[in-house]
Amino acid sequence: MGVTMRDVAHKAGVSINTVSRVVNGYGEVSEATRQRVLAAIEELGFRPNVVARSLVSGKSQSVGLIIPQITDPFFPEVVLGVESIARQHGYSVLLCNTNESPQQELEYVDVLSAKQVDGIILCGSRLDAEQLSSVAAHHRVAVLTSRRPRSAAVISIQGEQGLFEITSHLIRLGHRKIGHVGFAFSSDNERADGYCRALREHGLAVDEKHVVLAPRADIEVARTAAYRLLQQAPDITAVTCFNDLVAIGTIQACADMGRRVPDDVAIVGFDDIDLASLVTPALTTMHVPRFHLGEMVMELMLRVIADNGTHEELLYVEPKLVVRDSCGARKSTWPAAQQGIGEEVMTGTNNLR
Amino acid sequence: MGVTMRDVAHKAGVSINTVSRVVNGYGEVSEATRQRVLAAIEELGFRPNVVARSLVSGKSQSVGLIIPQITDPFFPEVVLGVESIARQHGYSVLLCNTNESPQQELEYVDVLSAKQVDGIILCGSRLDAEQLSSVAAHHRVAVLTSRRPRSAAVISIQGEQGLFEITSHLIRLGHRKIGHVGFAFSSDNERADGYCRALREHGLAVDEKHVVLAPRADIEVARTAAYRLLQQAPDITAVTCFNDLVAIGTIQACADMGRRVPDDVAIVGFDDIDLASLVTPALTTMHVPRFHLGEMVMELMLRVIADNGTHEELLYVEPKLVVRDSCGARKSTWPAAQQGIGEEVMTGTNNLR
DNA sequence: TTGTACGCGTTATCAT
DNA sequence: ATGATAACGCGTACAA
Repeated sequence: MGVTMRDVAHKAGVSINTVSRVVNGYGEVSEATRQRVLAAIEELGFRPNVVARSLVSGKSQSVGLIIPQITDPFFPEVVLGVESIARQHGYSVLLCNTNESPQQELEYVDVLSAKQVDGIILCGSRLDAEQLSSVAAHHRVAVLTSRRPRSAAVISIQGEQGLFEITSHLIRLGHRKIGHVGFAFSSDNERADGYCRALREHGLAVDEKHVVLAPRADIEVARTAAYRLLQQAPDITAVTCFNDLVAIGTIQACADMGRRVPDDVAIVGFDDIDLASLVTPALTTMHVPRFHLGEMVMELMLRVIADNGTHEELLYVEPKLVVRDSCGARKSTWPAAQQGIGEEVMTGTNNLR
Repeated sequence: MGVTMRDVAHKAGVSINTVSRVVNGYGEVSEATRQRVLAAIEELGFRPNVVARSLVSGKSQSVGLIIPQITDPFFPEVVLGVESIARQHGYSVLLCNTNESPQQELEYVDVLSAKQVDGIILCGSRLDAEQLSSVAAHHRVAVLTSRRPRSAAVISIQGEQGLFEITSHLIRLGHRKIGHVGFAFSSDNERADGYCRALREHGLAVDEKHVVLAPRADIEVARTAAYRLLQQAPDITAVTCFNDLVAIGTIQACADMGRRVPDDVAIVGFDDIDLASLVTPALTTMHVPRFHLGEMVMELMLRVIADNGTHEELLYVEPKLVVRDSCGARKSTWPAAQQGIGEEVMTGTNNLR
């Protein structure tokens, strides 16, 4: 610990400056001294002190990545995508879990800012519009969200459009009484809006008894919320959900009430997390390219950094319908024996039977 | 961006030194100037530059966290535990995915070291014994592993003991032909060893046809490996697995061959990831307290840092058997209607039917 | 081609 | 109680 350029310079019999030149590969250095310096570096095991370098350059070659919860299966692949691009460009990633708390999120913004990160990536921010604007105004920010875009550099997952599409799919399948288990983290709820629009555009009324909002988007909480929904509106034959975890909770609630999925109730999710194809019945859902989203938002971050924070860009990502078993569109089940390894019987199915 | 102590000092009409005193709350400062300085700080929105502070102190208040793959469901909760303790102590976490590559892992150690992290946490390191020793010798390190401990500060998950226990469980259930789908990432494979010991101690022979090793511990690869196992040893009535993902792949392989689980083949996993209780049939597995492990290893890291790297400590964590459906120990299935919300029918079951 | 000197923002040791 | 001043390790004009 603690071999500095001074030590190297001393060893190689040159000035610190020359060492710096060799390390950073600029300016003119004679091949002879160059080799001597490299030898000294090797021998002493010198590594440039990035902290000192950052102090001079004002750049830390690191970005903050703020997410609500790494244990939510949506995020690990996003994180991986971010980190993958970051590494390719010599950036490190400071991971920050807000545990869904806006307060915590703001604190992390402060901490990251003090740590002189070159930018902050906000994924699934729980801040309200005003807070988000304020953060975006004071920091270099790239945002990944499924809410209405507020900031200047945003990748927007089309949640409204997605729920419109999947709800329409249920309507096409003949469902008329369709419920929605949403996620209430703020005033705007794009996904629920998409659900409502689909109903209206197909001439169906929006019954407020058909909608419940879960305070958290996890399985347990959703299970309780869905149970309530099914009790207050027993005539429902299909349920759309905020995401796949909520859908799984809803499947469990159906089991709790003795209602079969999809025979009695069709259920659809959102996100297409790995779990979606592993549970029984396999979830019909909207696929979101999570790893790619991570790559995209880090690439966006790089552009924001390059433009010194003045970057404006808005990208839309459209989720894609994946039909599996939970919506009842597949009427036939097939014997397990037909499912040979590598044999793609039907789209993206990995369910266990 | 860029309000420094100089600016604050100027504004408050004091020296930089005094500002520093106020910020860090040491030394004697009169209440009057103290208030003036605080006012200036507030007004200018000053935040101490952590980088500059690090350069002086030699401490960066951040740790590196190296894991094979954040998308492996084992790790998110570990990461959360680490970050939780880290935050409580004012540390940030630099997340590094090695994608299972030892080469990548070593590169990250270098990068982190250059970034002047105060310590490096290695979780599920893929380095061999020699490499790991070398890293531990040159850096402040805390290790979380299920392999044989090599370094001075280690939390060891008792993988050998765990597989001994779960294999014994299968033997008690009457199984005599038991297979193992392992994970071949290095020469030592504690879990497979535990499997073998259980067989031997119960007077059963270890048949090498009954063991296959998957090059990766994910569902797809395990599915292929398990398929091979079931082909080369069709008389097997039970399979132990490296972890839950491998177990799920094995369940899929059984489905591919038309063999029912657990009726024809009993399958057990390891780790008790969330998925384990969600798939059908719900997995019997060894529970590992992942979040707590994350907390433990970060706390260990703090001790290593406090002891200036000379810390020696070895903690063992024993996994705990969780019996669900995949091993066939539960003979009765029960109607879904009996499963009321919050009604704990049997240990930790969340399966969907 | 190579070396000197200054600054990055902060902490810490001295004086005053 | 407060203020100079010297590090911390490196990058970079500028000088030699």
